[in-house]
Amino acid sequence: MPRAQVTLDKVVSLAKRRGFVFQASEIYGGFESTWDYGPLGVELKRRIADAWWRDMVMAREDVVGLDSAILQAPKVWEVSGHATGFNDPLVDCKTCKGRFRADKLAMSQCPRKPSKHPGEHTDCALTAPRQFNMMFKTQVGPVEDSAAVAYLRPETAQGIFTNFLNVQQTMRMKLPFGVAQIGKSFRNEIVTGNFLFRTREFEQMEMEYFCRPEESAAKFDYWVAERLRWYRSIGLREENLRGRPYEKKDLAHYAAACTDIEYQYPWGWDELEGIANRTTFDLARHSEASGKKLQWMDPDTKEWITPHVVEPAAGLSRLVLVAMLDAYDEDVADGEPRTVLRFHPRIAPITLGIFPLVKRDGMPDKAREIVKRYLDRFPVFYDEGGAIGRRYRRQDEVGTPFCATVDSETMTDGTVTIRERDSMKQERMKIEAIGDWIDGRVRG
RNA sequence: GCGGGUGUAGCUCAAUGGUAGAGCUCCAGCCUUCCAAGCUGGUUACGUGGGUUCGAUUCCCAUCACCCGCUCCA
Repeated sequence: MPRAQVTLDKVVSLAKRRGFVFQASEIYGGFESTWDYGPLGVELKRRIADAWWRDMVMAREDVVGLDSAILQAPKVWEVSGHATGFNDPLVDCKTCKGRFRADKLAMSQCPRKPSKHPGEHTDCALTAPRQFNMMFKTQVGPVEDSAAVAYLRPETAQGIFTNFLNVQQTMRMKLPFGVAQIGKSFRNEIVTGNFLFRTREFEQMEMEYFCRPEESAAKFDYWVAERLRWYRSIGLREENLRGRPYEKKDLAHYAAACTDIEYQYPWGWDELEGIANRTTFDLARHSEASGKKLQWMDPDTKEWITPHVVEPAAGLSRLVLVAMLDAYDEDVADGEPRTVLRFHPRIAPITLGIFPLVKRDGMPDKAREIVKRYLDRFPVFYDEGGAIGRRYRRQDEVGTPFCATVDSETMTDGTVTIRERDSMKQERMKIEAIGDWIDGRVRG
């Protein structure tokens, strides 16, 4: 049977209904582009982030972690280019619907009069020039003056560059090595939308991989392949993923190469992660501006090297959306339609549902014993409400891969049935065998 | 920022110038020994603020939010 058509509406509705994502400030009518993660959503997000951290940091000797401040010295953003790079005042026209740079108005074409000479905006009703800067501005300390201005970080990466020497020296890192970070970033986007896809407050998982200039091209290729492999390892469907290399002309000024990992969203292919070879751009700029030598000395040649940086930068909030979209399915089971989230067991918010078949003969107590036994090992959920079939379907809808049911046999021989979400097949096993069996399925 | 659309219960929808119904869900109880069965009872809504009106969920205005398109995207 082909997979059901997934629409954003269906996923938004399910996310709300089952406690994954709520609109923020909902009781006050909401607040644009802000979302709160509910009990199952936060669990999903944490498990995705944990999977990334485990594979990116814990399972590698060449990558270490960092958690830098959201507020940084304003100088950081001047040097990175974020404060000045996109700070042009713009004017809008209410008549011709155009938007122009205020300083280039004399050279810009009015859309209503394309044949006329540039710069003629005689019929235009122009607004006052407005600053468009992507960074959220705030102030440090109680006194409002320009010296106290600070910005919320628009990316986590700069905190890694400014700590290059701290991390390299304290951990005695040798090239090539990476520094990984998960955290919130803030961009004052002109246009937000598509649920969690583009929001002003969002969470990133970024890693800066420092390497010798001559090996950066190979490392870049490696990370593109590795990141695609990782997305498949958390269960995303092959056919919904692709790498899209940038054309040379589309590259940002600091990048030698860039490939987006794209996902096939309901609205089409769009970005999930960007992998860029930033070369020496960031370290060189910060070196120059700070006067600190952000370099590494090759112990063999005694030469100072400014490393190149390969950056796989993923959107965690975006990946929560992708995980739900990719897992969403509807099918017909035993004549009844069901909605099912086919999460990989590694990221499912609940790993094991535990039910007594009926509410008597000691089955609820026995089921509670199983809950206690596995509570610390993986997320479990106890349910005794309604018929057993209904409880299975409830867990299908939130993506729980396995359910254990206590029946009369359990009371005599200590076995339960384990029901698998996707196949709906059951097998019997000893209560004490559940943990290892599930661990095997989570890894496999 | 511009244009269009939408806003009623947890979800999906309906009706109405005289303060709102349904299905599903949810909660309690009965029943129930493996896939949303049934029965009984119950909770929950007109996004917000103004205006018109004797009376507004309904008409008007504003605002907020979401969706689609445009615009923007170091």
